[in-house]
Amino acid sequence: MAQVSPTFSPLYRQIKNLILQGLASGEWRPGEAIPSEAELAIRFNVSQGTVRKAIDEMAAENLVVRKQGKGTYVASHNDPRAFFRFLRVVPDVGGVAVPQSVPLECWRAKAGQEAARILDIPLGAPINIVRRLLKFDGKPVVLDEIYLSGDVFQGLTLEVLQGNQDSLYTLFETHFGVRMIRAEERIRAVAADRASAEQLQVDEGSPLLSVERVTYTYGDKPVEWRRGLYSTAGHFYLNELN
Amino acid sequence: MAQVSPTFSPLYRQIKNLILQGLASGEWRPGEAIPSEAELAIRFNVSQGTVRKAIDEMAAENLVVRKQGKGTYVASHNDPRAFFRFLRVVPDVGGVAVPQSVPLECWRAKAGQEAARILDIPLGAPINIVRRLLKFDGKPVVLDEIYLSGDVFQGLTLEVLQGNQDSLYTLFETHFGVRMIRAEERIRAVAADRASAEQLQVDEGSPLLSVERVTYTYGDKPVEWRRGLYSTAGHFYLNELN
DNA sequence: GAGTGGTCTAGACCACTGC
DNA sequence: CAGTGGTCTAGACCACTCG
Repeated sequence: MAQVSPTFSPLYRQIKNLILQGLASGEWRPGEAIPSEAELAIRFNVSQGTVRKAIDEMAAENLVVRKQGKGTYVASHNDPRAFFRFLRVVPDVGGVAVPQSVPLECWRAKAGQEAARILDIPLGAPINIVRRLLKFDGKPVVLDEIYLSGDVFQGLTLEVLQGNQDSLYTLFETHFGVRMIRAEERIRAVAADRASAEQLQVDEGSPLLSVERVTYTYGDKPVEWRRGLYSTAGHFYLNELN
Repeated sequence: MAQVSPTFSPLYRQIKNLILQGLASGEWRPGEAIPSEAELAIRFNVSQGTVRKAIDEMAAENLVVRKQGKGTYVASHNDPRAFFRFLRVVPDVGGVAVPQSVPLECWRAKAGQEAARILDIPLGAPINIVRRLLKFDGKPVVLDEIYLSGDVFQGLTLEVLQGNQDSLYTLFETHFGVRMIRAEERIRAVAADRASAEQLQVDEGSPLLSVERVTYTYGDKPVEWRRGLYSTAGHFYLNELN
């Protein structure tokens, strides 16, 4: 009999999903350790090897970080290795520079058609809009306009942003409990309009990168849509292809 | 059974390196199957699980493709899934379009300072230069200028390129035995010069993506340096961040 | 030393392919 | 059916961290 198995999922993947639920529900928070492999094996009544394979996959997806001799930790943007996980900007010369975020504006608005579609929220639902400048070595390089699901980011103000010394995603994680997992970027070349040119200190009409990013949290839920204008006079966008 | 190694790397990584040597030396060619896990375990005198972990890593790096019930195969660009593995261009509307490569020029030259540095060859060493247009749905989208290590790509001519119906990397693999493993792209925004604008059918001075790609073969040896000018009027560059 | 993740082994069984 | 990769288990030992 040619039997079609409709939903075959190996045990380790079921375990993985169980652990994922724990992450999504906040049972274990970013930066905290999850139970040891041995403990999870007992809890789920499987062998340690099976738990291990489940965690292997999650580590490969940057959901979790293993530390030998210590334990397995929920990945966090509040971690030197992940501070600028989604930022691909590199200076033409010199080593890795640490960018400085300068918040410009922050207000509350209602989702237009495009924002509603991309963030998967109702038309007219509340959103937060942030405009900020990213400086490298004192020079403006990226001008971001950021759209955030309003229900998730209640209480976000310019003062909060200005008081924040970490990366935006670190702030989102610590203040709003939203962890960004993955993102998609759509890159185009555009000409600088007058206002953007001024902010980025380039000539009006000069070519810029337009980087549209949609960022997802657990469950592939989109929570952020941002458009960045990148000045590539002294920097470039680096992408590794495997 | 397996004896402690002279190096500090775990056994499965040594096994991986041994298999990698087989790939680099051409013992197993792209598209061919490598020996079964059981056979490799016997050959290297380790357990099948150790071989398995070695191959796991290689599969994750796209060096090898597993096919259940059949075997493990050397990854190849001559494979529908890998035809456009390094191409990130997507049309604004419509599904995935298949690009058409139009070779424009192909000549032999001597490596200048920049080409020599990037391709890690002596100054003045022979190189091949290719210029070609990539069309989507009949419309020109990408204008490429490609620099190739001359010693590796001897015999590359415009006629060869024009007779090729596959992707460039497929051609490189089948005709020159060079398999591209990974690449780095540096993206900037630039203004179209007169000649490029004409080829891409855009206005002179309009913003384009400049995508510089260095492509590496086994042993992290750079063998290709190309600069593409992308028209993002009806297409964009898509990047997934994890 | 106790506890953690990391490696390695051996064996059983399952799922898929092709003859 | 034999042969392949895929899953799962159980146990041993190693490497690292911390008290």
